[in-house]
Amino acid sequence: MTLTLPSSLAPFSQRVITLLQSVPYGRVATYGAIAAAAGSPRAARQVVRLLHACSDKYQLPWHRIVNRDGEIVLSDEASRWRQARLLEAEGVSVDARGRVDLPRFGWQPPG
DNA sequence: GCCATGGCTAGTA
DNA sequence: GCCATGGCTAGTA
Repeated sequence: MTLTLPSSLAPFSQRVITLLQSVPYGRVATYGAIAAAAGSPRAARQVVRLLHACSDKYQLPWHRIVNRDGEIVLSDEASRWRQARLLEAEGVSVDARGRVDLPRFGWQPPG
């Protein structure tokens, strides 16, 4: 399901989006790991921005991205609840504090 | 100026 | 709880 990304998108953003699309079903990745694999270890916030802005357009598995502690960190409660439900529907258990067990479900991007 | 981070320290218990 | 971080975009000149 190789989707050609528009060249109007900056190279870093293209790499981030491609990496996000490769996070497997039933696994999670962290903002920082995606940023690092895209070549900019401190650009985790840029991953955040892209997820926020482009999830719909590029069908990104936004729910599979958590922070470095495995926590769901969305700002509003309804979205946090939705993310937890989407993860559990894939077999990823989320505890009462909205945390995923990274050693068990974490996925490391290549590179 | 945005943004759903991350790494640090201070301040409690 | 603070604040430096970073790639990008919107909006002004």
